[in-house]
Order: sequence, then structure tokens, then C-alpha cells
Amino acid sequence: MKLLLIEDEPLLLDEMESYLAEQGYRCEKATTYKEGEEKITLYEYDVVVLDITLPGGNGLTLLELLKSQFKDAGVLIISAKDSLSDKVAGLGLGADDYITKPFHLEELNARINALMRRRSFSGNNRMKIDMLVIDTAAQEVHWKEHLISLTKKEYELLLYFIVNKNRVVSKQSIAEHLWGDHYDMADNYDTVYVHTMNLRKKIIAHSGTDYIKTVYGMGYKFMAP
Amino acid sequence: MKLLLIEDEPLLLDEMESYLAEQGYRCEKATTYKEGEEKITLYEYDVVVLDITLPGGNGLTLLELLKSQFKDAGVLIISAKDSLSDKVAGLGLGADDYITKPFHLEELNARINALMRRRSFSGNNRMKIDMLVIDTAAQEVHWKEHLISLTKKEYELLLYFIVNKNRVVSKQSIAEHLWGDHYDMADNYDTVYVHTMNLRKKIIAHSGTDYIKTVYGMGYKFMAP
DNA sequence: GAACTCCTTTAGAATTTCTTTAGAATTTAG
DNA sequence: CTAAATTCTAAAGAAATTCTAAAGGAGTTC
Repeated sequence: MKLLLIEDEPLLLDEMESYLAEQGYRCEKATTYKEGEEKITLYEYDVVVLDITLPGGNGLTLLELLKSQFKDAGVLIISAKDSLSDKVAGLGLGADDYITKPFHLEELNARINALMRRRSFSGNNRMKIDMLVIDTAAQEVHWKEHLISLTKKEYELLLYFIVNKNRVVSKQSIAEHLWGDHYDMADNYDTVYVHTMNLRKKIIAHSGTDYIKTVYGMGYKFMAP
Repeated sequence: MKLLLIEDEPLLLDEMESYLAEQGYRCEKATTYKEGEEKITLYEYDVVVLDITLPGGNGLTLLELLKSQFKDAGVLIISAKDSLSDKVAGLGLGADDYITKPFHLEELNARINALMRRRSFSGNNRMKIDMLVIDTAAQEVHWKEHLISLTKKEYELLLYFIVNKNRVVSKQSIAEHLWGDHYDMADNYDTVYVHTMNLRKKIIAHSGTDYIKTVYGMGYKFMAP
């Protein structure tokens, strides 16, 4: 469960992150319009928590950008008490819920929970890539009629590959997405290699196809037709 | 089949309506106390879904009003998780069932179905999954002709599994659903494990089938054909 | 083709998650 | 109020996953 928090007050941002981390959410942070734009464009999140007043641009523009990219992250808007019009505009632009400042972290958490739950029920929990079918409700992966049983890390990894299909994914970004920002790059990337290889071998074993291509020196690429 | 949904959050209201419409229910909506009062007085419904916290008045007063008019609509109360006293009061005033926010639309649907069934056939309210028959009126579970006697927690757990059949259910969501938000995640999930295992063993003992599959690192999944 | 970096493979250690059991605490029923 | 049933806690052992480390293979650069 991955969140993106876009909020310019660093104190509030840190509080949100640490509280939500306790609740089991992995959070990434952005403090400016530009940074938010980057992360939204490059990565996938389950829920984006979006403050409307941001340095460098309006949060609503960011929301439009997100929707124009057909990302299906849930969006929770943070708005000031007085700017009702922003809220209305936000919901009009496809935000799923809003919360007004100041708020309790418990409420933020509750709303994110609700959003997660609502989203997982909203029908579109199947992805099909070639013969591979990923059922995100059952958390199962099939190749044709064959079940490919994956561990949690392998499953997350596959989802990340598929979201970035036909794009080169670096070891570093894999590490960041599966283990969070705090993954120590200096340590080693052996773990990434190992998990990638295990996933690769499982898929090959069931499908006879190697969807994952090694891009020497760059990372990996999930090949989709 | 005609429903009246009284709920002040427009987003939730719309979601409920569209989901229930898909399930074949005709819904009317009210977002304030006043609007609810009007519709209740003027028209007849099979089931009224009633949020307790409403702008302009208390939902419980609305429930009293309904009963004083000898309308025989079934009433399903929506209450916040923390206001247990509201729930109790509501049932005392003649509500038929309650559901706590936030909830799955599927669960809402299941409860409305149960209510409908109870009202029209008075006693024929059964869910059948494979050979398992759950009688929601008697709160009994049978496998073929065999009675599986469950404790309250086990019964609630089984219902939660069945509502989410073929979906992975995390320990966290089980905990939240059976004990509410105040369940301390940091503590331990042993209780969830234990109850799940007890339920599992009882079902296996009577049916010889293990419907509950552990999805390592993710949770459990109730397997239904 | 030598030296280097990067990737693959393997196997076992460390860790996490799950199962099982049993008894304590609490709730419910008589 | 007592007895019985249920629910919770704790802890030990089992199972599965994840990480680590190391050795060999493959690709790149000079």
C-alpha cells in the first residue's frame, strides 16, 4: 500500500508520514508542485494526499495532470477551512474525498482506509497483459489457466514491472518502491537481483515466455506486446 | 424494491445509490433531516437506510417519527464506529440492523438483502456457499445437514470471509472489522490468528474441506467455487 | 583478450509470519 | 453468585519468505 503525500509544511508532512507508517502505509513525500509533478508522472500510488496550496503551482492543476495521465490512484484533497470552492472544484476534477485543515491524523488515516477499501471494490481489479492475468482482489496471477503462485515481494515486484511495462526500470527504483526511500543503496542490490530472478524463473516455468528483459547496466524491462 | 437512503455525505450517497442500483434496487436519496422527514412521511419504502448524524437533526428522531407513523419499512442504521450508544438506542427504537462506517458496499447490500428476505418471507434468509449454509436469522451455520456450532466471534469472522469470498483479507482488515478501529495494531495479531484457526478447524472437522486458505504475508482468503 | 563491472545462480542463515497449545481473564448463562 | 463458555494472551515450535554471501558467467571497455 503506497501513498504519495504532497504537502509543503515540512512539520505536518513528517507527522503524517510517521503516523501513516505506523498504520502500515509506505509513504513518499513531495513538498513542492514540481516535485509532486515528477513523482506523479513517474510512479504509481494507491492514494495521493494532495494539499491544494503549494509553492510553485496549484494542487488542482496537479490533480488534473494526474487524471489526464489515467493514473488510477485515489486522491484525497487537503484544503484550508475557508476555501470551499477549492473543495468543490477538486471533487469536480475527480478527487475522491477531502479533508480540511487542521485535521487529526486519525481522521486522515480513517479516510485513507475508507478510500483504499472503496477502491479495491470498484470492479477494475483485473489486469491482463498478454496471457498474464493479475487479479488484484484475489492477489493471484494466472498465465492462461495456470496459477503462478508468488510470494508477497514477487507479487509487488511484478505489479511494479507491469505498471512500468515496456519501460526500463532501474534497480534503484525497484529498491525504492519495494522497500521505501530508506533502502540503503550503499549496501547492495543483491536482494533486488535475487527477487527479480526468482520472479522471472517462476513466470518462465509456467508460461515458457521470458517477459523480463535484462538491460545491461540499466536495469530490467517488462516486455508487453 | 424501493429504498430510501438518508446520508449527508454526497460522495458516499452517490456510491451507495449506484452500487445498489446495479443490484436491482430503486433508490431515493435524502441528504438532510428535513428532506428525510418529508420523504418518510409522504411515501412508502421497503427499506430505509439511515445515517444517524445528519444536518438539521438527529437520525434517531427520524426513526421515531417513522415508527410513530406505523410505516413498516425495514430500517438499517449507519453509525460511526465510536458511537456505540447510538447503535444501541437505534435498535431499541425499532431499527432492524446497523452497519458501521466505513463499510463495504457489498456488506451494505448483503444486509439490505437479509432485511428484505426477513421481511417478505420472515425466516427464509439464507446464504449458500458450496455446501455451507448460513442462516442469518438463526445465526446458524450448516454443512449439508450438519450443524457447525460457532461462537459469536467465529460467526462474525465467517460472515466477513464470505462477504469477501475469493478475496484476500488482511489481518488488519479482519481486526478492524471485528474489533473496530481502536484495535492496537502494534500489540499483536495473535487474536486474529487464533480465531481464524478455530473457525477453520471447526469447518474442517464438519466438512472435511478447508475453505480458508492462508496467503502468506498477505492474510487469508475464503475459497468459494 | 585482459580487466573490469554487472548479472545470474545457488545455498544456507536470518527473519518474519503462521500454527498450535494451554491457561488466564473476561463475559455470559443459569 | 457460581459455573460454563468465550475471548484473549503468551509462548514455543513450524513453515515460509527474505536476505546475505559467494562463486561463476556474461557483457563492456580499453
